[in-house]
This record gives sequence, C-alpha cells and structure tokens, in this order.
Amino acid sequence: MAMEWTEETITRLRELWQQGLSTAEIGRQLEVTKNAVVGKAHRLGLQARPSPIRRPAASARSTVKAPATPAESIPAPAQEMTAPSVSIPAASVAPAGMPPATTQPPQPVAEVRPVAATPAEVARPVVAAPVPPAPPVVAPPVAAPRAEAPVTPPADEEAVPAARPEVRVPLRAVAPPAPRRSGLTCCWPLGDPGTPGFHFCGATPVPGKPYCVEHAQLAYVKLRDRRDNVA
DNA sequence: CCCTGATTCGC
DNA sequence: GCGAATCAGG
Repeated sequence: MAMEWTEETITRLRELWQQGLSTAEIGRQLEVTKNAVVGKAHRLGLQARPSPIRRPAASARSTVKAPATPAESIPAPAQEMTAPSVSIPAASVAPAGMPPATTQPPQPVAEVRPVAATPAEVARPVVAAPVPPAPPVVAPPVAAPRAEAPVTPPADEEAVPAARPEVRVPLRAVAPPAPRRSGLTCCWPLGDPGTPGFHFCGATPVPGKPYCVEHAQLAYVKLRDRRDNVA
C-alpha cells in the first residue's frame, strides 16, 4: 500500500514543516518515514531548511561517491555551524522556531503543539493555560508540567481528569517531563492555575519522575487503558 | 552512537 | 510520484 499523500496529509505536512519541526518528527506525526517527508517536501517545493551538510552536487553515487567535481563547487557562504537565517531572506517567515541552538535539543517552539495532533485530541477544548503562574511555594519552574487536564484532580464531575495527559506516547519524542532535581518535589498541579489556592503537590517524587507516587500513577496511564481512544 | 536534512535513483 | 538508501555534518 503506497502512501497516498492526500490533500489533508499534504496540508499537514506543509504546516508542520513550516512550524520548523524536524523531518523525523513530522514523519512520526504523519506516520511516515522522515525520508518520505523530506522527499515529499522537496517535490512540493517547500522551503529547504538549513541542511546540516554540504552537498557538492554529487553525480554518480553508485559504488563510490563521485570524486570531487571539478566544478566551481560553491561560492561557500561559509556559515559556521547552524546559522539560522540562511536561505530565507530576512524577515519573511522566521517561525521563531530554531534559535542558534544546536539541533539536538528538540525544542522548536512547535514541539509543544504536536501533542494535540491526534484526531481524537483536537476535539478537546483547551482551557487550562499552558503555563500556570509560578507559585511561591515550590522552587523554580521545574519545567512547568504541561498542564493538560490534571488541573482538576478530584472534582466531582470529571471522571478521570488525570487520564488525559497521556495522549499519545508522551514518553518519548515530545516532551519528557524533564525531571530536574531542582528541589525534588512533586510538580503535580493542584487547584486552578490562576486562583489563590493553586499550588503544586510538593511531595517527594518518584526517582526519575517529576511526580510523587500517587500522581505518577495518574500521570502515566497504562497503554491498555487507552486502547480505545485512539484513531 | 545519536541526531539532522538532502540527494539519488529503482520502483 | 514515491521513498529507501545513502550521504554527510553536528
């Protein structure tokens, strides 16, 4: 079954591409390989992003890569490391995506959004603010836990408020809770961000996790339990 | 090793 | 047109 780039997937590709996501990341979301993404992107004529490598217009790459093509090679802009602006003429897009930082840390702003990429997820009305006001209680930001739904733990109407944060394999790729030992306190949000009573749990977290034992259970849902909410 | 994106070329 | 294979830099 050959992947059939539908209008929709192409549109999504365009969007994600423009958001500055890596080809691999886009591939994950579209469920195709990064090669497919890159290939398609080029065929679509999408703006090439700063390539990590230089391509001396290789010719026959059969057995051996083409020896240096005498050609004038390249004017060589000589842009050390990963210069962000490159091919794009100044202003234009500048998605604020990749600062001069290395490409390694998966941190384009866009990384935040992908979480809601799954069809089932788009329906969810996003209410909670992405970043709760830092309470004076706990230490530093502790990488503000992605306040998804857990903002209302007990409630009386929400059946399983906590089961929400586990949308789709959040364990990798997207945004690991970043267990900074900046205080060793559970950063599970309690109460409504913005209201006076809001605070973080503060209990001793499970080693390697940002939450205490109880909240870790809420935060990390078993795959079995969510088998029916997927596409 | 991992990651990245670009190109080539068989299909 | 598609994308695996390959290349190549960080």
